[in-house]
Amino acid sequence: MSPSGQSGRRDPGPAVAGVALTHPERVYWPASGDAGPVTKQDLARYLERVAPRLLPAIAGRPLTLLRAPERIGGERFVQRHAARGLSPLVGTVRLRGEEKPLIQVDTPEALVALAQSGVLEIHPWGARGARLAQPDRMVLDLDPAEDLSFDSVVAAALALRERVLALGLAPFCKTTGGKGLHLVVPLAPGARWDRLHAVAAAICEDLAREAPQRFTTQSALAGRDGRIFLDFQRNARGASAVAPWSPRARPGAPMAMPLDWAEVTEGLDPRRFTIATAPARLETPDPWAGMEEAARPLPPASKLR
DNA sequence: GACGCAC
DNA sequence: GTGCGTCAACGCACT
DNA sequence: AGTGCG
Ligand SMILES: [Mn+2]
Ligand SMILES: [Mn+2]
Repeated sequence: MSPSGQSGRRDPGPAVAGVALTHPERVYWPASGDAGPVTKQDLARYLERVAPRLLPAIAGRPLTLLRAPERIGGERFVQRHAARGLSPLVGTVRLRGEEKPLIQVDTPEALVALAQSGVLEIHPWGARGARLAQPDRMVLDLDPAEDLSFDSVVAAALALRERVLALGLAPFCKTTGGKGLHLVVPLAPGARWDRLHAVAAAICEDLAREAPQRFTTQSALAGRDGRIFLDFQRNARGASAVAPWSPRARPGAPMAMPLDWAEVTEGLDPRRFTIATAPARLETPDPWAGMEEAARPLPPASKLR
């Protein structure tokens, strides 16, 4: 018998961070291998817990969301605009050149509201706050062909790291929750999208030119077999890359984990970072804690090959 | 998942 | 009150 | 203009 007596109002489920969840036992990620199932309530609690590290990476940024309200194997779609139906806890931002307001999330409550809406991945833009027209991050995305070892991705990340350092920039590394790695480079205010795109292209094309048997910068799947695709196309207005601490809508509930460069070595296994295991890392220092202070201006074109 | 509308 | 249809993105490379 | 990609 419902406490609401004869009212036909639906029982509001348990709350996380004060936000009610319907169907809290909905299984978003079925059990897979070692990993147990992950329910909507599990996701909400995860997001609330990791908010201190997730929110700094997404606050003030327009977001592209991947939603799969049934489960990871069900219908999925991306959402960039704040349509009717998104919780009022979720923020919005109007941007010149955009017809409709974009999505922003700055609070733990809004994160829980995303879980309620079936948002399984969070992808922020590379610009934020008062300077939405200017990029403040470079992202270099390493996508290995099938059958390449993760050690080969590690080697590629270390090679790219050296080239980024040589330009006077400070790269950070994270797993993506998939088969690759991201280098994330904080940029000082004043960067431009066209310059950023050119610098990212130069870094990746330079490496691909020196070892064409190992790397490619072509997105076409043909020509990628046996190689690592160095994807610099995340560095454009409106493009996004998965947030650190974001879950991925893939079997096993993996997530994107920030790494210390000391961890980016042979034997690194990104599959060990999941919604279930990641919160333990909150007890250790944040390897990305120095990112804001590490922001540097893009190098002049004369420093590129 | 949320909403508007037909029934 | 219930059921059903509808909606929920886009930039870039390549051809 | 249409397709593939992320
Ligand atoms: Mn990737
Ligand atoms: Mn549905």
